Amino acid sequence: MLNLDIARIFSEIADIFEVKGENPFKIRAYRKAALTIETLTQDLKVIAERGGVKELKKIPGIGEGIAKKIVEIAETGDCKKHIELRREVHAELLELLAIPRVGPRTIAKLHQELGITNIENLEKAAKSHKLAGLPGLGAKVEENILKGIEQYRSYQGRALLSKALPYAESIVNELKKLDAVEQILIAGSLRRMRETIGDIDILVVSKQPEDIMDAFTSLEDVEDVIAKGETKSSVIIKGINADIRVVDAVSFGAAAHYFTGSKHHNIGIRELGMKRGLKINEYGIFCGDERIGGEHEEDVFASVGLAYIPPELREDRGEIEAAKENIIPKLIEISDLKGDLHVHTNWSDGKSSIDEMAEVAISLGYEYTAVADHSPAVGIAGGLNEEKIVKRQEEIDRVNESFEAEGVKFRVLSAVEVDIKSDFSMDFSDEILKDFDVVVGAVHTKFSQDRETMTTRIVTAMENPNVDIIAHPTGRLLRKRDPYEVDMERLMAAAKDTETILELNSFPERLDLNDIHCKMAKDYGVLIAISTDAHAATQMGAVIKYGVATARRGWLEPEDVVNTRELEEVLKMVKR
DNA sequence: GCCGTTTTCGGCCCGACTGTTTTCAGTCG
Repeated sequence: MLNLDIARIFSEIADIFEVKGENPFKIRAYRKAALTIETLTQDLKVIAERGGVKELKKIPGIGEGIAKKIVEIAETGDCKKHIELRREVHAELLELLAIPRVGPRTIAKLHQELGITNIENLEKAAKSHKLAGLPGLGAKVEENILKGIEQYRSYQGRALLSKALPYAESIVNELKKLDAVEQILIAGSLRRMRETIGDIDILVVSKQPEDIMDAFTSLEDVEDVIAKGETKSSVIIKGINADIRVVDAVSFGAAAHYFTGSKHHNIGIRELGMKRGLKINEYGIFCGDERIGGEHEEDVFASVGLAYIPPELREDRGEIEAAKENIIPKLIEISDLKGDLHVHTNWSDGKSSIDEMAEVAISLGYEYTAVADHSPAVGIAGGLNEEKIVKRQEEIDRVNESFEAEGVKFRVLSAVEVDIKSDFSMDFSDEILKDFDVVVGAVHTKFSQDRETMTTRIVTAMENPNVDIIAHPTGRLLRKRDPYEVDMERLMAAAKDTETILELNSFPERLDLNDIHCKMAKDYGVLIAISTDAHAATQMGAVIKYGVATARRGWLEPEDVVNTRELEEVLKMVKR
């Protein structure tokens, strides 16, 4: 039973309560517990077995009731309450919650009045105008439900950060042309740099909000206008929801904080405000009727006695407590990086030569880059063989000598991305591996091995004294391929024991390790390499921001990351 | 269901927009 499975049970309980119209605060409690569990860096089952209810209750947001259920789930695989609720409300009905602008109250009403149980049912009823006429429902609602169903089908789930960010930037660039725009900020999950994005949020300071609303809702790529008010509008643009909000300059900080979220972070901050007799909303910080701040985002934190919290940390994962104690980490920045320890060249499946990769690395201010071409097992990648290794080494030497002759402080490291085969062996012998500067081990085949086997496979690689880094440790491709089954706790413990570095692969569809696992690595004292896995020179600079953002979301500081070090130190940290 | 430098009971973030309504519920973030 994984944390994610336990979280899913509580999340579903919350969904069912929602449809049943339970006390909203109880629903919130279950949702918060689910979120906390999802992002926990320790194994909940282990905590439950070790310390029971008493130990579980120490986790914020988990009290007596949920702790008891966790123990029950750890022991039996589910809890009675959940099974009972599932009998009352069918899972299919809960899927309707995912339809935009259809909420739990509407679903409950339609279920009770018309016996609607799934999307097909709902669509049919709306098309034959069975909804209009029910209390509180009219023709417009029918129309909106059909639109919502269409949107749900055409655009399921969330967009990749790397897809949504350029859209948001182009909206900002378009709106910046207006004189009425004084300030403009991309907020929401984009500002927090979440790996996937539900919608684009933009905040504008202007004295002429109507002009902004008009311009926004008539942008070239707008496909549908969901709402258009005096200070807030919502559209569908290239299949993604985009919201805009206009405030006065005096409210900019408070609005930026509010609009950046996350929702649970905001609730946490506003609750702190309440305890101090303050009201915090998007217009400012108020003591009674008197505004005491809100022009700058810092005001919000200061008003409740907190240090500034960077957007990437605002997920209600302990950042408020850390800010209280003034121990917010000094997060890593792109400028801290001194090299890239995993790139490919045209000696395997890369598009660029060693020279070109080096030139770009130098332009990024790096002092080294490790060319880690594939080993032969990854057939389609045209991997290295023994003959190519020798020739490639000659070229690496030639390039390094020319840098030395020109007095350029840069070195190309000879590396390999060696396949960790399904029988636990490495794709190159130790005899060959020992001669590389850096060895990056990676799983590329047989993703379906069971958890125990896959974990042992990777741990065996870590135990090999020649293997320095494990690339993309979970193998996931966002929205395409689930991570393979692996016991992350065992992986972390083994990485610590064997002094193996774990990679944070910066490719936006990988971001692997993810933010939570990065934090876990930090807790275990395991070093991270933020690498690009660039297959062309241009990719190196383009994707690194996603890797660094994920590292920041994982609370990483420069010292947690191996490639913030000078070359000499890195060479000492790899095993040889 | 959670939580406690006002509380172990009585609170629980806050506001915009829409649609169906004459004052508000539902949805969203």
